[in-house]
Amino acid sequence: MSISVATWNINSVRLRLPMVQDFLSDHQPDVLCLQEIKCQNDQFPTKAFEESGYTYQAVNGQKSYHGVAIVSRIPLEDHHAREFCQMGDARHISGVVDAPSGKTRIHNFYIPAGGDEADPVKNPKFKHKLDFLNELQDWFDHQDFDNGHVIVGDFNIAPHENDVWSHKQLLKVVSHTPIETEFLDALQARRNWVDVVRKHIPHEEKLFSWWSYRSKDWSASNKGRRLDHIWSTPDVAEHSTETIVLRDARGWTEKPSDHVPIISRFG
DNA sequence: ATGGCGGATCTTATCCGA
Repeated sequence: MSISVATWNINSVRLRLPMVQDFLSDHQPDVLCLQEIKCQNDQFPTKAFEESGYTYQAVNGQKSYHGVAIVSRIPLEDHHAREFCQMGDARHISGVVDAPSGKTRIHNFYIPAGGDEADPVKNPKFKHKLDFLNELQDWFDHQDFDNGHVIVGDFNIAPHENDVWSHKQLLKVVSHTPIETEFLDALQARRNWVDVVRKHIPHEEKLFSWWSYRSKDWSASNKGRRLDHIWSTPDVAEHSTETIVLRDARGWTEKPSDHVPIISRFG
């Protein structure tokens, strides 16, 4: 009995509901973690997901911005949303599923983007991003994250050279600055988080999950970044059998999300 | 040129994302 977990920054779940339903119907992930749902809890399309068979839901929304949700067709228990940086932002939701490795908590994150300038003194948004990462590190240090956890979401950091279209040209661009990429690597290393995307798609291969809306032809220019991630604790990663990044989704319909879904299978 | 766009809401303007 295997399970599959998907993550997708949908950039408005209400606007792109039909696209998400098609995705669920075509790919049948057991669990789908959505970021940037951009709606309040009572505006979330609960019924539509129920009708698609995703009857287990955990939603942490807010007005206009951010917001995360998990919809699942397998039981999802013990929901919990953690607040970071006392900002009142909806950037995390988690729930527990039965996985081949046993009871496993799936965490869905939307890490702050960080604004334009990579300077925490001049740019409060970049400071917020670093504060968020620090708080995340403290949490990982003080809680039992040794086994039984999966973390997914839009981390807004493309950590390695082949996670961006040009390492050199992006070194000063927020999402790929050394302060961010080194922080993410350190965060990953001190808890032995396994990147179950790169476990199956080698670091030597360029891999992106986001392409800017501003590019005239996203596919031809292919100036993407790998901002979306799936990590797990080592016990869960032992069961990781496959991960796919649905690049084609960037071209689905006239109005796609600027991010594409990633699906990982365990067991 | 990746920021020549696209989302929600305070809607014909503004804030935000990356």
